[in-house]
Amino acid sequence: MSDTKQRPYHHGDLHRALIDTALAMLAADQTWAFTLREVARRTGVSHAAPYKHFRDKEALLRELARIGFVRLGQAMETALFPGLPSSREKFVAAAQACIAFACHSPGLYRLMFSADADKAADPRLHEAAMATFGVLLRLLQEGQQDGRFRAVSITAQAAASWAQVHGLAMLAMNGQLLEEKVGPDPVRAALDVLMDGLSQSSRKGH
Amino acid sequence: MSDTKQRPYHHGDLHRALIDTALAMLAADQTWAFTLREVARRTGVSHAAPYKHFRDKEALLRELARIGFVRLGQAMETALFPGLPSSREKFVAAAQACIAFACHSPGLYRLMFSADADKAADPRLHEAAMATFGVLLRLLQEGQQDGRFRAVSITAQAAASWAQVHGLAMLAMNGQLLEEKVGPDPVRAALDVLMDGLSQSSRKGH
DNA sequence: TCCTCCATGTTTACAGGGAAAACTTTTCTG
DNA sequence: CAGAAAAGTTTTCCCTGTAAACATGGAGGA
Repeated sequence: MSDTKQRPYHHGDLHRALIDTALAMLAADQTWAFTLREVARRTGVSHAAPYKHFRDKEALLRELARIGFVRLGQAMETALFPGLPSSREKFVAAAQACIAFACHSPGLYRLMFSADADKAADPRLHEAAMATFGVLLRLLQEGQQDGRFRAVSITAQAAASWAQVHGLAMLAMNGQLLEEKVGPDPVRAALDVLMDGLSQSSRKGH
Repeated sequence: MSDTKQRPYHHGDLHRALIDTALAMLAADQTWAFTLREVARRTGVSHAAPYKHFRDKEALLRELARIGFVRLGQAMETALFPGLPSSREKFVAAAQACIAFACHSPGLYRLMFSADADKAADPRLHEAAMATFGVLLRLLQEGQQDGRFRAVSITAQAAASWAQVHGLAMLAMNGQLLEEKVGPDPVRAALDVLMDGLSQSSRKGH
């Protein structure tokens, strides 16, 4: 409502603007209870405008979740970059990146795994989730190939690992891993328990 | 709406009736997106009646969650009853009971761990959740005392265990542990990975 | 016994919200 | 340059959560 050029009738990229607003609100409230009307309001358009870009509110939420999975995947990949020595270290780094992501964006993380982001309702969301999951799978495969992880069903290990990492993320996010209760680095400790289960044999102190 | 006696003005136990209706709807839809008005409708009272028993919708949801925790605790205790031999077997039994509970009542389970059942907002809910969590803690303690589990920080093990069990429950509930993908008994397999991490030494095939 | 109080219901009222429909303004395209 | 499609806006509908005011009937004291 100013500058030299006044806002044109067409927003330019309302699709993206709505997503950004919604992401901001999600980050601020840590909940997706916000109303679509409020998103529109803050974006400076009428309350019906969003419906030109998203079938309904859930469609917007699914898009947010999809972006979340993409970001999470990137965060995990980035954590791997430094070329860590062992499979074990790599795995731990990726897991910690996931948990850090959850702690940094709890609202988004929760949305990603909530029923309101129904993966069956959106192939793109499903695909993004699977791709991120794939990072974990790849690490397990590498671990098995270089002989550091026990050679049992990859998918069983993946289930265990994923469950562990996701569970830890939830606990950490909710502040249920307080230092007094659970030691100095509970995430590391819990991951060590997991890694001991995955590993070929050695039980050295990481 | 008939029988010989017509419903009196006072319902008798509307509090309980509302809970029952809501639990039924939760089980039917696997979501707590139902409206309070619909709950009232199905219970056969006016849409404002519930407010005499619950401050708001969330209060009802918290009560449902509390009941869920009580039931989950009972399910786990029951699973322990047969007097299983080793700590390991007991632990696995309790974990499986938890996962079975989640698969049987996915809506309730999800509600219990959702932000809509804010434990900070209701001491009774918080207490119930902690009591259920305590079952796990007790099993770990027993395991350490009889020397079958490694004697590291109980709370670290608890975090790892809880994360694992909860994570598996979520995956199982969402049907993401399909047999083709993950072997015949993925839960058992994943728990074995965990138990191997917890255990003192032996890596026998359970 | 009867009267009055209070918990428990009901009706009414209101401020939003989600979503559809109909209308308007740009932009794109043949 | 016409006209269709895209992207906004306004209007409208029905629904929800929740508060407030009113009604009812059972329990306890005069």
